[in-house]
Amino acid sequence: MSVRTRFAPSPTGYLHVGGARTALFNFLFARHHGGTFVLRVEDTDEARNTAAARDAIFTGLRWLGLDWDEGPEAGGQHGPYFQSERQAIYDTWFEVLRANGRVYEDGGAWRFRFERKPVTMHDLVCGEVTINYADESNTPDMVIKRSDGSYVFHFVNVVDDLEMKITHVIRGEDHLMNTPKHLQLFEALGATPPLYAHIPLILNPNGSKMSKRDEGAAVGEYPRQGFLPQAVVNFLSLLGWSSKTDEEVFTLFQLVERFSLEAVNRSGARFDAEKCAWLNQQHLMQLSDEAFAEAARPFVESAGLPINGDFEAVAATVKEKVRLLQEVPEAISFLLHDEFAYETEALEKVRANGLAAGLLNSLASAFADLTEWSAEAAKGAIAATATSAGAKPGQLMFPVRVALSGRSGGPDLGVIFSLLGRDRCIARLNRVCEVLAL
RNA sequence: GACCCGUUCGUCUAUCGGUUAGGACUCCAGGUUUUCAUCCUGGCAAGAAGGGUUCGACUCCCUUACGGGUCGCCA
Repeated sequence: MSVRTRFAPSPTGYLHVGGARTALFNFLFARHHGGTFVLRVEDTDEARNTAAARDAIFTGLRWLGLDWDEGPEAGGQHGPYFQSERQAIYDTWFEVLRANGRVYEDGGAWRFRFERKPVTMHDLVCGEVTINYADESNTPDMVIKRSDGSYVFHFVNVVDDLEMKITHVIRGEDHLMNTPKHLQLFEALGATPPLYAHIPLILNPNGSKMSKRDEGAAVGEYPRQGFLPQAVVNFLSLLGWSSKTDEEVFTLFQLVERFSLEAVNRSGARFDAEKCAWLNQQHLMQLSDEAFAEAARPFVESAGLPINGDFEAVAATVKEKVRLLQEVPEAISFLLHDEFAYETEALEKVRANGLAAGLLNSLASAFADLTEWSAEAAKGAIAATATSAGAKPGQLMFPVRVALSGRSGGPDLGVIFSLLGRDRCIARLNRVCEVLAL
């Protein structure tokens, strides 16, 4: 029997990280087993559904690379994949329950009559859990069909999992208490239930449940901040799952190879933005210069900076120096145009180092006297200027960096020399001397 | 409140009865880079508490505490 998993969001809000991780685990499990990943839209709550939310979910999943094999826009043999279009199917199954006396009317709605007995589930993550339905006060018969004729989540969810031949239901732990209800429904419908795996919830840094409003919750925010989808996927995979090795930087493909439900743990995981950013840097570094430049381009453009023919080389100078793509514009602006401000702290450090600061003027002359301009030649000039004044070359590097970029950190100095060219380097040395009133 | 699930460094985690309890993020200190980042080395830092079971418990059992989830004509 081939594995079939599904992600079944309700389009009542944007895609959040909890949902994204649920989708990811379903995707990974299906792919790992050569199975099918189904997307089903649970839009039975007419009042809260929106087209914008639906689109945001599709966009978010695609951005993450979690392409579905069956579902909206992908088609499949088990459609339609919007529950709002499956009324006739639900009616048919509802009749089965009614014929068997498993439902009764209550205030215009229909309730499912639970069997009053203990129900045991064998969860792939949580193990064996038993809920005693003999205790009626704790488990009242549930409404499965509203008085307006529409069906409720529990019923449509079960019918669809059955109809769509879902073999493994991987969902958030907030559904654990729903599972015995669903098991009862499957039994009443005369069907074999799928296997269940309830994964731990994602928590805020303070340990509370992460909800849609919380920082970092909206998947749509990640591309805006300059996260790579593979980094977000990687980070999400590490929340509640581990490869059981010392490695933790993985591509989606590597995750597919390694993923297993046995390695999913049972306790909630807090969201750590620092580690997410670090992983992003790791994935950024694995990009080719060309891919990095393309990924960074929109950020630089929207910052209003001029993009010239050298852009790929310019962008590449900070490939290993930023954690988020949104940091790129600020990091390379001094290479793209001549107006830049000096970091106060950096400037003061230069000023404090009187000896080195004093050499900036003579370095400008040395640059001008070079017969040929190259990174090596420029470094040679720095060394010569420094040693002739009894200083170490290294002492001059920092002041030069500040003079050329205005900042204390940034691209390799040699690369800056090449990219800027002799004239601009000299101009900037002169300018910093004026600023320092030398 | 009832019913469930959980609890290892600040955070993510490894450990499936015997380990100096390992790795990663963060932070700190060195080194490499005549600069920045990368990178390398080292350091700080953990089994919620109390009972059992056992020759031996982070690991199994019980209790307590704490955290989370669920109790809708939401999903």
